[in-house]
Amino acid sequence: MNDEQLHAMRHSLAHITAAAVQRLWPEAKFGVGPVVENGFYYDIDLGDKKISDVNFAKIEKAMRGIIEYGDDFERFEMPIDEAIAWAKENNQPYKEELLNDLKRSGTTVAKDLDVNELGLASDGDAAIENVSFYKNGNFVDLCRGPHVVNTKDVGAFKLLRVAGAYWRGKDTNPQMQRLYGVAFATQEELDHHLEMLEQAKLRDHRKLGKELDLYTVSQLVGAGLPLFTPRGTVLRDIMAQYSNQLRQAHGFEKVWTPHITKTALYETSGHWAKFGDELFLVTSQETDDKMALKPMNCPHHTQIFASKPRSYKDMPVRFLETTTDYRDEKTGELGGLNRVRSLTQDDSHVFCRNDQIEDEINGLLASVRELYKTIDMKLRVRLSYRDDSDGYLGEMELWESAQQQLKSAVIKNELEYFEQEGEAAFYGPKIDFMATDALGREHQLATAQLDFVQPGRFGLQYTDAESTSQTPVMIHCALLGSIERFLSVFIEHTAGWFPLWAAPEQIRILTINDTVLGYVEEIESVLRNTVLMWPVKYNELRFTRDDRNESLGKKIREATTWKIPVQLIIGPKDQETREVSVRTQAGEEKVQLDKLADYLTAL
RNA sequence: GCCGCUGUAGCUCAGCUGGUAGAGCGGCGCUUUCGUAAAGCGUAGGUCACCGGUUCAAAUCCGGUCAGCGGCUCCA
Repeated sequence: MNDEQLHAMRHSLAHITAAAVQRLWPEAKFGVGPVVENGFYYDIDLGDKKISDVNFAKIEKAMRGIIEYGDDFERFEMPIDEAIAWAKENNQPYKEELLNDLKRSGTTVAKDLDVNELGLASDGDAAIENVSFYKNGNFVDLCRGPHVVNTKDVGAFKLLRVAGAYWRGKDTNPQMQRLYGVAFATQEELDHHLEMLEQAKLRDHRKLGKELDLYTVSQLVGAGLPLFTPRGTVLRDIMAQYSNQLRQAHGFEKVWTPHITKTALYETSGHWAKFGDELFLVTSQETDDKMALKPMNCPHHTQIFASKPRSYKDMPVRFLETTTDYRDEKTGELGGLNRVRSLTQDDSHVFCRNDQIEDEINGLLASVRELYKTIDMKLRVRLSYRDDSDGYLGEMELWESAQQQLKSAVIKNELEYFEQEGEAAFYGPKIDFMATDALGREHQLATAQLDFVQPGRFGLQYTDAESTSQTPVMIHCALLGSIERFLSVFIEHTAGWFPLWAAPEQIRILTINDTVLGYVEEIESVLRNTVLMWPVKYNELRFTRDDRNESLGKKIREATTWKIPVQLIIGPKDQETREVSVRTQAGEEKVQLDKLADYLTAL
């Protein structure tokens, strides 16, 4: 089975889905039905009738009926004007709109079209003469194809979910119902995929966050405002510490900035115009100043740079701050730790001369790569460039030079990369790192961004060797990105089995009976004096003792359920031989007490 | 924000077409001191998310609010 065949199967299933819906609800108006990763969808407008997953059985049954009946997919062509008349006759306004676009521009891809012309009728010359249709049974659809020969050839499928989706992705357009299905060539492959989805569900960070007592949410505090428990806070702190240490090794210094500011700061930076409606506003009862909770940190850091005269000899100036920002995200966009209203960035800003950009980027790339290597995630890079749309600030020349410099740094560092327009920040292009997790899913976490805009807007300056004023370049960088989003990925990547250095509870001592309590104190004193130095420096051991009056079996079961990496089992026999039984996921070993510290630091 | 679904004890969930609630785990108490994934017995927990409506009667039906989930849109 090659990709084209599979594509044709999935695409044919989209048509069959639509055909089944038309059979059940003849008044249905159809949008588009493309192939997506692992399956397909079809956008359908049923007016006031709402499909929900209780209808799936019925729709699937109708689909199976169509498949078994075994009609051929017949391709035929129609002159464009005739096709438009067909759409009108059959009360298919969305198809009519698509046909109008085809006639005028030869494409239906919304992003390739002038937004002001989308779907408008045209009586001028047609960009295209004929359009192709596919017919299976009674169902006829505008379609480029290709399809499988017969409806029997579509493989195994399952309708997965229904969701609202705006017509042509525009939130001012009517909302249609999008029916999603997954489809594979064979039932085995489909079952395998469904099994993967089950696995993903088992390691969902929201489920594990509760089971491992990492964070909680409260209706009283509000949506998108997670509260971190002691265990979750250890994870946050240790990851931030690691991220900070990596950059401190490259000369970054910690700074601290307040969480509220006058909104004037963002008017100067340019953020206000673009993100003003996503700020939490703060009211002062003492002044008339308009204030807001900070949604990002770069403007604050510019003010530390600007606080005194800078010489070219001082450059680069490197600031580091792990701090929480607040963004008034739309309620529907919130979810777990992945998207929150209080997000903590391991943020940093370099202010440097033009001739220092390359070295600085190299240092940051090294830090990013070291961190993701440590947590065993593969990285590739998205070079995020601007596109032609409005909203980007700064001279085009600067953009092109910045994009060129990022690309060259990525190539010199031999990073796997791809380029994408329209993903840049409004002030500059980005190197976005895509990290692959244990289930093969990609997540955007770390980012490094070049900024020629904000230093100018804030009037930042340094004095060069000729005693003239120069504007520095800013490099924004976060290794983890948002700690909350990072943790959501890290939890799912590890399935909650955090590496020893990061685990909230690293070691639990399990006693067999009370006769060993004195020996346990000796062990605890060893643990108390053991400090891990890699990958995070000065990482003191976090251990607890379970000396409850419970069976050893139960203690092991609980410690394992909590995914504690090291269990130390202590009974009278261990006490007698001055050993400890070290139980990890790899198995169990007896270790002499005087070798325990070395053993643990080597794990 | 928009569309759809959901909200019962700390957790996981039962509770049919309206007659004011139940299990397992966990908690607590007692017994048991035990060598590799759940010892035994007993016991206490709930304004059925919240507010309002329909009804003789609402966890159950209707409306609103809040929160969660799946998407769309957005992401400095």
